[in-house]
Amino acid sequence: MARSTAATRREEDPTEVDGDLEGFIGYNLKRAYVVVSTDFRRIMGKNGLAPRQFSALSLIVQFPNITQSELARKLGIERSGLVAIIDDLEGRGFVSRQPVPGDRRVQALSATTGGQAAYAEAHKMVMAHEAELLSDLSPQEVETLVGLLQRIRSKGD
Amino acid sequence: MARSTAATRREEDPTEVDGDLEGFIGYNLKRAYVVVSTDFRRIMGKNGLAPRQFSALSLIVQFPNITQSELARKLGIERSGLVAIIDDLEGRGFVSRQPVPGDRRVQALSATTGGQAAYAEAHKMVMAHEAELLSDLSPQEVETLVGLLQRIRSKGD
DNA sequence: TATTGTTATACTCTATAACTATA
DNA sequence: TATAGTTATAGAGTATAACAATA
Repeated sequence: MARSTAATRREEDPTEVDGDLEGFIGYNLKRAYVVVSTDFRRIMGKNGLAPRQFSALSLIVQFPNITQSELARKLGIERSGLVAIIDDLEGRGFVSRQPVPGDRRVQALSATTGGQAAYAEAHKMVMAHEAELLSDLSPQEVETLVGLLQRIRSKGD
Repeated sequence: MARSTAATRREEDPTEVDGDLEGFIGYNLKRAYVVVSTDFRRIMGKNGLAPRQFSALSLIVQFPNITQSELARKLGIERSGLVAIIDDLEGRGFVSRQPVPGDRRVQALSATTGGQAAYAEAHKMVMAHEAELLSDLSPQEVETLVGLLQRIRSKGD
């Protein structure tokens, strides 16, 4: 047996309480995310989009005229936290806030032509970055990983 | 086919560049970690150990008399960032810094008796928290997930 | 009364750089 | 010169609470 995980400990020796941090999902998720986000920032460059800005832009491209409240909900963050992200994307000329006829409280978000082009380019870079980070995994393993992560995510609803 | 992932996109339609954030590993890692860490803090309570303090305590229990530099290296953080973590654990009476004969620069870290007991208790709580979050996954799937995450982590060396 | 976008504020996490005392 | 621990500092990221405009 090469590795001891929380799962195998639970199966093989339920009374075992040692210091093996390596078996915990939370610890591994955090460490893996640090590796991925560090590489994301490296490949996107000094003034490139940060992960959160990329995610927001992606959803604005995918859902034109989405409102800020709806976008915050999809991203799983507070409305207040989204303001700076949209300010940044607007400052880059990638996104515009537009009034919505019939409800003057709402701002509809849409990607500009430049924002769409920037997203297409960023998307390619992120695909390349993930392909390299996941080069040791088979396409089947990548699909399995995404599925398992999404099942954990679904516990947060 | 219910889901579209980066992996299946790469296989089935390499030219596809849409806004499907859901297929990215980085995004899923982040969202899954938010779910896990939020539940970790919930189960550990208001004045309970935060994830980083739990991780540090775990390694101190596992590696008695580890130095701060070595612990920081294992945790993948800077030495400077570890100071506040150890200050906190020392303040709780869980860890002590002790001089090392032969090199007066070094502080050896060890868990007190109370710290060992607190860790054993925290460990049980974290095992229960992960068991509940992973209750939809088979033990085999949990082991697969840990293995895949560790392979991503290994790309960060 | 409730909702949208916003501001103010604070707290956590983390990194960089510089300091001290030792080696 | 180099290393261990520390301090000071700054920058992300995020949350809570409150506000104005609007519904």
